[in-house]
Amino acid sequence: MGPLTTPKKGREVGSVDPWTPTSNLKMLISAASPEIRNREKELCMDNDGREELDPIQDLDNGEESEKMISRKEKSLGLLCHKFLARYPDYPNPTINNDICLDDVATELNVERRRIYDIMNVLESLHMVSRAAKNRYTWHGRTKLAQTLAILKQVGQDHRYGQQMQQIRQRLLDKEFDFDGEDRENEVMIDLEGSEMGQKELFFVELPGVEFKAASVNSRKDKSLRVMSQKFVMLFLVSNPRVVSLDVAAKILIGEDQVADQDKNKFKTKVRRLYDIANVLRSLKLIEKVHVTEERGRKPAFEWVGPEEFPQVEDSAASTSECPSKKKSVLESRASLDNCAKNLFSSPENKRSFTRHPSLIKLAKSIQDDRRKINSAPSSPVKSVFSDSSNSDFPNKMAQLAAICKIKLDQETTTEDPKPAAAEADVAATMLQPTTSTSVEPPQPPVLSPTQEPGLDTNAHPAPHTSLAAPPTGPVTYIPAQCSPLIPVLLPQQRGSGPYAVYLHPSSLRPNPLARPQPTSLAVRSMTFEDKTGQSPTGQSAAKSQLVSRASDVSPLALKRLRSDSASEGSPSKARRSDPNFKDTSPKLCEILQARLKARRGSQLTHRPSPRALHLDPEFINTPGGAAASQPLEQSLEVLLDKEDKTANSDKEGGLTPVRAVPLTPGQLHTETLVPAGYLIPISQQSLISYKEGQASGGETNKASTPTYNIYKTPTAGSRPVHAQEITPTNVRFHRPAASPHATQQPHHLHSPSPAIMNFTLQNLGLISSPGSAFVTSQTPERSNTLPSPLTLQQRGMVFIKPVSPVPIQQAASPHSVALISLQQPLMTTPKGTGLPQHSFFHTPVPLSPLAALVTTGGQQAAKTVYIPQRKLDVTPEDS
DNA sequence: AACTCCCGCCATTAA
DNA sequence: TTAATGGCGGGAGTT
Repeated sequence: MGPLTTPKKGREVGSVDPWTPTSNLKMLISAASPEIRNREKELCMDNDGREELDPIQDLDNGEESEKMISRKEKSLGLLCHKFLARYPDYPNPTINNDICLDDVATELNVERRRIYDIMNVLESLHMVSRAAKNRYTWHGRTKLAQTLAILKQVGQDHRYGQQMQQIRQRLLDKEFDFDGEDRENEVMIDLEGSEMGQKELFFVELPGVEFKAASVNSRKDKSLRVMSQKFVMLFLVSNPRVVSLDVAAKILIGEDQVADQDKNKFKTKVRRLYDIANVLRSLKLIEKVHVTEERGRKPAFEWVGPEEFPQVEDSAASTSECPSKKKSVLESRASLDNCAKNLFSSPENKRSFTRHPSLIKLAKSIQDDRRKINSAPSSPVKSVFSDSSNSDFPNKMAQLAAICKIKLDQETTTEDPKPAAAEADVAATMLQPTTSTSVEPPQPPVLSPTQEPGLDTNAHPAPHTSLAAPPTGPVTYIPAQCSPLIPVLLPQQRGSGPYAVYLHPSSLRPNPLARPQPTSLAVRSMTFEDKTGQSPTGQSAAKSQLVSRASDVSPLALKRLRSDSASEGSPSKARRSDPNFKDTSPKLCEILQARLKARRGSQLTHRPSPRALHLDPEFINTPGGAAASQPLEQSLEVLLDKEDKTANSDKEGGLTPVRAVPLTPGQLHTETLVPAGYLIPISQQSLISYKEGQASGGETNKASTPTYNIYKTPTAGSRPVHAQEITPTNVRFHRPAASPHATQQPHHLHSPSPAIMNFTLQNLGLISSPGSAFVTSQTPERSNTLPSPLTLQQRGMVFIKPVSPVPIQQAASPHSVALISLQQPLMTTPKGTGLPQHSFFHTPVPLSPLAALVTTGGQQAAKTVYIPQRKLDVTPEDS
């Protein structure tokens, strides 16, 4: 023993009795339970060897065991594995899933400290939530898809993709340059970081989860938790889903301080990353790989978890958890409070909690309010913006409320619970009726409640979670759960339900961006870009619009819109502008526009970029196509500019095109192909948003990046929204447009020439449904065009042709197109083939990474594809 | 020698 | 003040 084990161990063995017979016994017992066993089996995976079960063997082995016991036996990954084995991936919400830290620590024979490490990471994924002291609640993978969707969104908003590329580039440069890395870094960072990314984020919460947390836990930062989320974001944002440790560490450090971190800091960060990576690995979300660059191989991890998550909004799972709206209301309130707390607390007051009891009351009152809202058209919404500038927000909020209400009224049925929940959803729903023109009936019969729960069965675990709620009815979804918050916090809608992002006060200061935000209190809500379209059916689209419109528009644009369309239906739509943009955008926009105009003609083709889509919704409102045209054009210009920027940046980056991406056959099949699953309302799917496909190009987000809204305190500022705004007329428009708009995506098919038309259409479409892959696919055209995506997919490999950066738009498009098509089929296939028009379709939920790429590529052509690193060879690591 | 990352001291924070 | 949490980095085990 002595030699191999550390002294400590020796001690332990002697005194502590880590592996006493008893402990083993416990292990065995736990292992014995069938349930557990299953879990284990499922996870057995890579870590060959022995798992908990083996302890026995260890005993038997005797001395050997010690050796075995030693390091590896105690790895966090293995420990996590054991831990996970004890709980089902999809726990029955109705029963209590409490986890007692003491028990766990005892049963797993580990020090508490280690449990904390695991819990923190799991908590960051919302797989558990702290219920009370020494007590956590197990959620399993119920909320995972939703969480990932949100994290992805947040990551995009923070331009992590860009940051990563920069860093990679920098590293490359270093290789060559002896010196200069530093200066470059700083510069790069400053530029980008200052713009958007720098806002430090706090812990990202989910609607259903935060409240509980609130009761007990105040500190939402906590490095490990936040770090874990950021780490995951990196994966979700990067194009090849591979993140090297050093890059990750730098980004994570960088956010806090640009200054070069000492090596120590770096080392510490890396240590933590290993810790996190180990649990993520045991969750099978990532795998260790090596990235080979010219130099040699670097440790890295590859994302092997779900690629796409649909909507999110409802993560169906927790029905029971958020049974009634009431709860939702509470949550929303709570979330706000929490936000405030966080913001405040960090600096000095931590006492915020004091009012805990009062909160409850508030919640109730809120609930009442909510009802009122439902009943009354113009009920106040409680949202306040810190930024006075964004008067729009209130409007938007009001709209949402209105929408919700309408929706409720219309669909009294099921959805109610969700109420506010997903604005998008609601909106969508509402729209649907209006849109009725659209093909599908609002609700397909489809889902049976049973199915939902069952979802998992078929597919892989992760994805299904996210099933969307059916438009009509199935109560099942109650999941509304999550959504409730949305209205309050953010507008975003999109796919993922609402989520709150907490910013660090401290971080704010440094940022220029911060300025807009008055106080540390500010909470930003992120909006998703809607690019994804809504469901093919118009319905979802509509909703998306409503909600999404949130996407920011440059102030100018907004103004225009308003003036133009004030009368029009959705003045409110013009959402808020991004604070971020605020500073810069106006100027930039003008300049860009000027430029764009010059080129405009040629570029129009190009237009179909996702960003454009995003913007569209905002402008779109105008029912009258003609009227809309102007604004649209402008918006287009802006978009174009942005795109250009992004494109340029990409080019500059020295990215290399990605060659091929292997898909996992299994995933594809299951996800995409499998019908079995769950039906999901189209609208939700839209949520999925891939918009991002962006990863590579993602950085571009800047343009696309939706706005962040800042809310100060929750106040009621509501603006009544008129049903009119939502009126059918608009919807109709959209509808027709929708299909075309689908174009946003890759369609080359659509005639490029009528760029304007497209644009308009898109806008409209966006309204109805921002381009979502799904939508696109739905269109017959697409299907036709698509070669045989399936085939390719089936193979599991997709090759992406390197596209020259330059020709991005046109030249690239062809290539990209093919790819894109692939995706589409995947996504929509079911629909197109079998279920066209239905509001529901199977969700492929997780899109394959490829899909993401493709998407991006399609729309934006080249940019997506590029990868920063020169050589990127990922090799699975065997260890 | 580089990569991993366990261990547990000790600062924070909650009760 | 005590207990619960969790940052952090030394340094051991692996490769």
